[in-house]
Amino acid sequence: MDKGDERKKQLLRVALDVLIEKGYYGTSTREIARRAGASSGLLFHYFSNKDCIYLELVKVGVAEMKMDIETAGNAPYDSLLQTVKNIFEQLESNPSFGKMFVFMDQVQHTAVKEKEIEALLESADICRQWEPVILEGQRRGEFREGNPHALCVAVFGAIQGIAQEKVRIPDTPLPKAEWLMDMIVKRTK
Amino acid sequence: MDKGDERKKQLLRVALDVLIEKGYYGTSTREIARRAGASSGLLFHYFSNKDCIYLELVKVGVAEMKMDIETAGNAPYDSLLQTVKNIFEQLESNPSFGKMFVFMDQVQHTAVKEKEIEALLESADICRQWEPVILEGQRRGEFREGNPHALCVAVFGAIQGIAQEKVRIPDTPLPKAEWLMDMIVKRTK
DNA sequence: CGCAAAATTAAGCATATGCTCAATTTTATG
DNA sequence: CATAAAATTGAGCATATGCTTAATTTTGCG
Repeated sequence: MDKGDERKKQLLRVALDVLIEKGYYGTSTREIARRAGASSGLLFHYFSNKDCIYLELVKVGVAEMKMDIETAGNAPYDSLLQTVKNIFEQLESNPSFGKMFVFMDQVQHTAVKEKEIEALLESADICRQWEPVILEGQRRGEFREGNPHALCVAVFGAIQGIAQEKVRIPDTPLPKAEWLMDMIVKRTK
Repeated sequence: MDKGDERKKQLLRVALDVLIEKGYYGTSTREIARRAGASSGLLFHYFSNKDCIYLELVKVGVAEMKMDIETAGNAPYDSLLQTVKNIFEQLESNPSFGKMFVFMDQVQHTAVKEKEIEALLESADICRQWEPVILEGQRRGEFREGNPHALCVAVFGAIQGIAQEKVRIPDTPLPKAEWLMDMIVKRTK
C-alpha cells in the first residue's frame, strides 16, 4: 500500500477536474492542492512543477485517445462500426472517459510552449488514425468516394463533438453508431 | 469616424484571440492591452472590468451560433442541407467564424460564476435549435426514426467537432454537407 | 520501543494579476 | 488659435501565483 502513490493519483484526478474547468493558465497549484485536501508544499513534493502535472495528464489523454481500430483482416465497415460502438459505450458508462475528450480538445487549442507536449500531440494526430481503414473501405468499394481525409474529419469530428455535448449535458442521448457510419458508406439509392 | 469605437472593437478582437489561446482565467487584461498596443488603463477605460469583456464576446458568439434555419415552408431536407452548407462556406472563407465556434465551446465548459452568462448560454441551447426541423422531417417520413434529440446531437455535434478541427488545422478538408445529411435521412437500401 | 525514511506543513520570496486614479496627450470644433 | 471633450498613459495598491525551504509529523520495521 504505497500511500504516496495514492496521493499522487488523487492529485492528478483533482488536477484534471480543475484543468477542465479553468484551463491550463487559470489552474493554480494552490487550488489543486486545496481541493485535494493537501498543502502546496506537498503538491510540489510529488510534482517538480506545474507543467509536469499537465504533461502527465496529456500523456494519459493521448494514450486513451488512441483507440486501436482492429483492422486485422476484418471488413472496414465492421471494424469501424465496432470502434464507434466502443467509444459510445465508454461515453455512457465511464464519465472520466468523456472528460478526457474535453481535456484533450482543450489541450489542442491551448498554446503551451512545451516541446514535449507538442511532440506528443503530433504523435497522436488522432483524426488521421482512421485514414488507413477508410482507404481500405474505399478500395473495396464499400465506402463512398471523396477525399479520405475529409471522411476522417467527418466521422472523427462527429465523435468529438458528440462527446463534448455528452460531457456538458450528461443525459444527452447518444446517436446510434450506425448513423455515423452512414456518413461514409456508399449510398445505394 | 469614431476612433474610440474602433479601439474598442480592436480590443475585443485581440481579447478573443487571447481567450482562445489561454482560456478565461489565464487571459490577463495586461496581455490583451499589450497585444493591442494599448495600456492597461485604456482597456479599463473602455470596459469596466474583465468579466465585461468576456460577456460582450459571449453575446456575439451566441448571436453567431443562432443560425436561422429557414424552415419557412421549405422541405426539411433542403433547409437543413442549406444551413449546413452555409456553415461550411463560412468556415472556409471566414476564419473568425471558426474561432467563435472554438470560443463558445470553451465557454460552455468553463465555470464562470456570472448569472448573465449562464442565462445567455441557456437561451442558446444551440443543439436543440434543430429539433423542430428534424421532427417535421420525421413526420413527413423523410428522416429516419429514433430519438429526435439524438439526431440533433449527431448532426450538430458533427458540425461542432468539424469546426474545431478546421480551426486547429486550417487546411483540413471539410466533408460534404450531403454526407452529414446521410446521418439523418431514412435509408432506402 | 527506537529511528530512519516518507509524508506533510507553514511561512515566505519574487513576480504577476485586476483594477484605480491623477495626470498628460490628442482630437475635434467654434 | 483656443478650449473642452476624448483618448491615453504610467505608477501603484491589494491580492494571487509558482515554487522553495526548513521544520514537523506520520509511517513502517528491526
